[in-house]
Amino acid sequence: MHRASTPGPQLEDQLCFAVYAAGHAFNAAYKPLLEPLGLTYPQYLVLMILWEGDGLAVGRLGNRLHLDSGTLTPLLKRMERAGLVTRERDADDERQVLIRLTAQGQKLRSRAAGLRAALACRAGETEPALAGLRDGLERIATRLRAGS
Amino acid sequence: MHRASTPGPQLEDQLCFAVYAAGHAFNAAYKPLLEPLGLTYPQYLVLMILWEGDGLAVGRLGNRLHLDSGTLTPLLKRMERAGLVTRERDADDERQVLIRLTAQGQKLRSRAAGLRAALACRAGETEPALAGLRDGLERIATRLRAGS
DNA sequence: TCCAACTAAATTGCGCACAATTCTTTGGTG
DNA sequence: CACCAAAGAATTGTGCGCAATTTAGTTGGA
Repeated sequence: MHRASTPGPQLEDQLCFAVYAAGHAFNAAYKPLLEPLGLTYPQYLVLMILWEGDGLAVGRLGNRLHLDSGTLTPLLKRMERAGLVTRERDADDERQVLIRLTAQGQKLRSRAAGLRAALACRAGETEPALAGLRDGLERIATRLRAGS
Repeated sequence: MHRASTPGPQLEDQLCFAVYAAGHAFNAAYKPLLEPLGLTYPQYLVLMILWEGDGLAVGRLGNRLHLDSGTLTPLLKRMERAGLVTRERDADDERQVLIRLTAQGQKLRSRAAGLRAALACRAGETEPALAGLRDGLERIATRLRAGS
């Protein structure tokens, strides 16, 4: 095998790769917990927003999640087919489509209640450390988005 | 709109969402920088490994990136079609496929040299802060992977 | 009133990402 | 040697994620 001039592992030193890999790790960790609920992780995120208060337009959901309609429309259609949400045009502004929870979507809330704690436990770290990581990532993400 | 019992934003408090959103933000920030090179971010990660020393099997790349052959095989075929790498069966073990850089793949290295610095600048934060975030994420990712 | 900008969602096309399966090769065992 | 379990990559099918375009609805101004 050919050895290049650079010495050690450069890849693992980069924050962007750590974020990339941690994202996959979270996804994989959530998967077996969400599977019994019939949810994917992005679908779970949508529900977390709707549980705070539903009747949101697709665009509002997109603002919260930083996703566009190209991602959300098919995802919400799958959730509609699964009986978790309804999608109806806003009577006051027919351009918008309002997303509402069904009874079944509401019911999932209690079933998903323990998820956050289960993952936090598996992740280890103290609560302040987690908060520090989160704040740092948020600051960086905001700057990255602003710069483009 | 229906207001639920929970008060404020819960979603944005969670580390897993911060990681998820930061991953997208990094991807979006890299995109315009990688586009002139004809690369996607995962392809760039593959090149970073190969630049350290090429002639790796698909599985070795997968171990570094935490990706499986289902993701890497088509990705590497696209890179092969783009003339960046070659894919040949290992003569000593025909089960393995060795990935090597072409001259063109080697040449991209210098063109991508400034990328890391450009992004680090855009992200802000001090060098120790970035290292702290990276280490925290790596620890958590390792624990999440171990727990499953 | 009419029309041109604007907004919101949906659609199309492409590239990850992963589970599950298949195919080939390898290496050990009787 | 014949057999078989294990390893490595490729394939199939599903679901994100985003750029670019399309379609439909709204708004403000000539």
